[in-house]
Amino acid sequence: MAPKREECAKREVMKMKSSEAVMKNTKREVNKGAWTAGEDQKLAEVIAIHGAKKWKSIAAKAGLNRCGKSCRLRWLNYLRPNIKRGNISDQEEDLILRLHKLLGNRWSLIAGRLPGRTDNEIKNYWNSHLSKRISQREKQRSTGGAGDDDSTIQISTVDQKASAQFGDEQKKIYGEMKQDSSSEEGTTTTTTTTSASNKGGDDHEHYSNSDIDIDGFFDFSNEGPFNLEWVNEFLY
DNA sequence: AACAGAGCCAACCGCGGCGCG
DNA sequence: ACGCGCCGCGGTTGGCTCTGT
Repeated sequence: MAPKREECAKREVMKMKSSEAVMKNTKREVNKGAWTAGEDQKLAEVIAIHGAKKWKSIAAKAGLNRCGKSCRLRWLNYLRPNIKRGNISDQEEDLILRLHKLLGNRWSLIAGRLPGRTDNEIKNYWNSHLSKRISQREKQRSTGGAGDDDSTIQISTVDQKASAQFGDEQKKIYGEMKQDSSSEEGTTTTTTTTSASNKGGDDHEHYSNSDIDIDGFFDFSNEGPFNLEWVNEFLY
């Protein structure tokens, strides 16, 4: 599983020190690099008062030499309430695998199904853990070796079933579907756009079409956080 | 103890969509 | 209808820690 998140705190201290030095040297220019505790606090205060929208004005009100984009990212990935800082659990990992199989690199959508997890975190986790593991399996499979653990089985099962259910009109569906996962507490606010269907759409042409209930798919109202039953509903 | 390479993650960048004037 | 600015997304990078030699 995901190793040592405990080092995060240590890391933060290190970054605070280095970024304070950066701030001193780059007054007036837009500040980039690691956020300091002071910046975090200011940002959180302004958002508490004005809400998490109009990022440009938030940046101005907070008096930070940061662009709105940077403030938004910091809030969504770090300061937002209900963010989970712990290891990705097996259950979450399984969910990520399934969702990635289904959705491709739509990290924000995947994050929308994992309360407390950010798209950035999932993306990082995928890039550093799961993608490697999967490519290893692909290798194994192509050289005649059999996959050996749970996720291998899950992926292939999901693959078959998803393929059976979904056809070739993925782009159409994703182009049409809109979702607002902000209805789920503590998750990334996202709006799926048509761009999403193309940009990250590497190797996932095989899903979509058909009778998939998009509204149902993104209806988070009746679920426990990691209940996988809903996935089965759409895959099986 | 010192160094190099790998791993990890926060943050930045570039692009495209949307809304508004 | 058009242009502009803002926002959100996915991809990429920079820098730190860990691990092996």
